[in-house]
Amino acid sequence: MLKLSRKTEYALMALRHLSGKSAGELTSSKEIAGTYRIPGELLAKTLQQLAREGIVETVQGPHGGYRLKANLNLINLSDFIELLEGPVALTDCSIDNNCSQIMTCTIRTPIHRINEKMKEIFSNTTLAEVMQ
Amino acid sequence: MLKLSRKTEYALMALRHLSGKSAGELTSSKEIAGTYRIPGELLAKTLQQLAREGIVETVQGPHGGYRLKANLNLINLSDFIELLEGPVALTDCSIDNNCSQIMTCTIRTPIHRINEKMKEIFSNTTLAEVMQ
DNA sequence: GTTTAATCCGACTAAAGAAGTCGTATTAAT
DNA sequence: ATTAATACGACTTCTTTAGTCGGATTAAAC
Repeated sequence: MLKLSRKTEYALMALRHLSGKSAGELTSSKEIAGTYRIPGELLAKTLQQLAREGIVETVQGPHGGYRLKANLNLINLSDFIELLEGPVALTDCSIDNNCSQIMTCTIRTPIHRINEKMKEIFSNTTLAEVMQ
Repeated sequence: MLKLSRKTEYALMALRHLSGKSAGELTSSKEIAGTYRIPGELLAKTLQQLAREGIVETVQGPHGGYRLKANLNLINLSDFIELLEGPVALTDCSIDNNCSQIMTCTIRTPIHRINEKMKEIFSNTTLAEVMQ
C-alpha cells in the first residue's frame, strides 16, 4: 500500500521536535517518546541511527540527549527514507535483477518511469519542508 | 519501501498480455501464468477480481478464459492500485483518523501534501501507458 | 566512588501483511 | 459423463515491520 514505515514517521516527528528547540539544547529520547506516545526503545534506536548518520548529535550520561546537527534544508526526503528503510522502489527489479520473471517481464520499463517520478517528488522535498 | 504488491504486478502483466491479443480472443489464466512463471492460483484469483471489477470479461467452461473488457485508456493507475491493494497512502492517517498520535502528530500536513503529489502521478498515468 | 539517568546496541519476540496453496463448486464444450 | 476451464473461500507459509529485552557504556551529581 505504499506506506512509510513507523520508524520513518517517528524519525520525522523527532526531528521536528528537535528543530523546535533552541540551538545546542539537548532533548532526551524519553521526552520525545512521551510527548508523542512513541514506544521508547524504538525511538531511541531510531535516534541512534540518525546519530550514526550525522543528522543529530548526542551527548551521553545524565542530562544527555540529542540535538540537531545537520542542516535540514540540505537533506532531501528521498535520501532520508533510503537511510531508514532502504531503496525507494515500486518493484524489486528497480533495486536489483534477482527476479525470476526478469526475462519475460513486460512492465519493467513503464514501472521504472513511474518509479523515477516518485523518487523525484521525494528528492525535491527537503526535511525542512516536512517540518513546516 | 513503498513497493507495489505482487498481485498488482501480476495484474498489470496479465492485462498487458491480454491487450496483445485480438479483440474478443480468450486467454486462459494458465497460459498467462505459464508465460510469465506466475503462481497459477494467485493469478487466477487476481483475474477473477479484475472480472468482478469489470476490467476483464470471463467465459467459463473448456475453451473459456479472459479477455479485456474495459478501455485501458480510461483507467488510471491510482484507481487500479486502490482496487487491488486499498488506499494509496504514505501513512494510516491519510486513510482514517484511528491513530493514537493524531492529537500530537506534527507531520500530518506536510506528509499529506507529499501523499497528494504521489497520488497525482498515479492518477495521471493510465493503464494503457503502463502497457507500452 | 556509588548512584543515577541518560545513550548504545545487538538479539529476540510478536504482530501484521503479503504470497502462495488447497479443496470444492460451478460452468459449458465435447 | 468427462473434461477443462473459471469461482471462491479457507488455510498455510513466508517476509517484513514493530516492539521488547538485557546488558554495556557514559558522565553528572551526590
